[in-house]
Amino acid sequence: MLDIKYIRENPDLIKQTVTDKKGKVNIDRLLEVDEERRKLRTEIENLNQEKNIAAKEKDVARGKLVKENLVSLEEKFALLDAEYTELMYAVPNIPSSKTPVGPDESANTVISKHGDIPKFSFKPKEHWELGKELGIIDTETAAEVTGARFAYLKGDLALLEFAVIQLVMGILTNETVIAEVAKKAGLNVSTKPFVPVLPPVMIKPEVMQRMGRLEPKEERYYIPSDDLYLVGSAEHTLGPIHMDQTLKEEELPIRYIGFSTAFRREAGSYGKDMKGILRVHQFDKLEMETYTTPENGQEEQMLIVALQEHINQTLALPYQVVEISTGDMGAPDYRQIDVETWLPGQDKYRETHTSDYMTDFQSRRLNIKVKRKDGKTELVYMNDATAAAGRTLIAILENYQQADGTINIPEALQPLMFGKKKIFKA
RNA sequence: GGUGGGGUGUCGGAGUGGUCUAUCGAGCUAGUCUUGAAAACUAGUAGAGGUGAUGAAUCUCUCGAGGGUUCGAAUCCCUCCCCCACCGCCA
Repeated sequence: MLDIKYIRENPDLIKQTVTDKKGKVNIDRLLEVDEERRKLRTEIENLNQEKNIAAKEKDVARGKLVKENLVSLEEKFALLDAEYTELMYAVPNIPSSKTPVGPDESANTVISKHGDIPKFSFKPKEHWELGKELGIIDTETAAEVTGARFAYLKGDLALLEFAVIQLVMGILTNETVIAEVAKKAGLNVSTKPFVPVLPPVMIKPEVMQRMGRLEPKEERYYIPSDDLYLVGSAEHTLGPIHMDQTLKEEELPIRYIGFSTAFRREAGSYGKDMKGILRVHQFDKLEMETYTTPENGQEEQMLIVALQEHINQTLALPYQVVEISTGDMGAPDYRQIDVETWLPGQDKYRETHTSDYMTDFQSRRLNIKVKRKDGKTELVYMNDATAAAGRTLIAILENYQQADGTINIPEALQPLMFGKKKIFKA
């Protein structure tokens, strides 16, 4: 949610933002509602004052009269307030000056490319072919047991997932590594390590709303018996850890690395990426979530991207870093940067990591503040980003495949795979 | 799931319809005293919002959340959330 004062003062900028981000909210109507709402509020407050005075003086007759007037005004206000809230929630965050303006992913720009695209003496296979042949991805059985877009990950692939998690946890909880990565990226940021978290995977609707991630609802799994949503990312329950809190400046940055299963209905992507595990209803993900002072928010995102790159470099996976355009980015994002990893089977780069810099857009609704050293309180700035996910496994399978159908295990993962160097057919 | 107790400011904790503009204590900040500190004393010590110039001033709202009763609610009623204890069931 943006600051209404800021919207009032910069209506043209906000209207442009809505257009660029393909939002649907009517800003003129919002401003109109805002003004009416404030007028009405003043009237109500004046009556309240009168009511308080009457109560103090035990003037029952006058109190009764004031109350009658209040009732109809309050009804009017409730209607207006509901519309105001709905409109405010629909206004997207303003994009950064670095964000390309465009309708969709075609407007995204490549910031940099790293690693050599591997050359194969044979036609590289897609992950779902490899997974099936090696008996480590079983979507057929999952379809019978659960449905489409679910999978069993078996054998060495299951071990590989745990190895990736351990590797990434090791990187993000190691202050020395963070310091090295920051230095290499030319960043002067805190080297504070990430705190590992296993968060809940269910969340109350109102908290999801405050995260700005409830919409579109069709994308969320919902459990009516308990009025809970399943998270689409660990972000959803990591972000609210500090809701309604005022943090001390000395505590910042606060950095969490959360592991959770992510649940997505994938509404509107029927028929897209149907094979294998690229786009599934359920997958596991490591997610970074950080809170900083306003002035450190952008550098924090740069550190996060540098760490994502470091993870890909450690796994020797070729990738490109992409600046996401207004039409392709999330509504709460000020700036979104993706890391796309090369998938030889598909012969293209695919998104494996995303990094969302939200400024104070989420913290305003979540009411997370920082008390500065000068005594002032202000909203914290928030970042969240992928550290590793099911798609990391896909990238490893496709990039490390061999002519004989086996998969070499990346060196960094071998110790975490109990010394295994290869995935053979089960 | 059942029964009982509870949720009040930074913390502890009082308050069962109007004197609550929330008692008291601790903490914190500043000052007095002191070579310095402690103690003691004095003062201050929440957030959000409206009008207004982002000033002065002033008003409203907030005692877990939301509704209700009442001229008037921290206090009474309803629903929900959370915490604690015990019982039941269960990995």
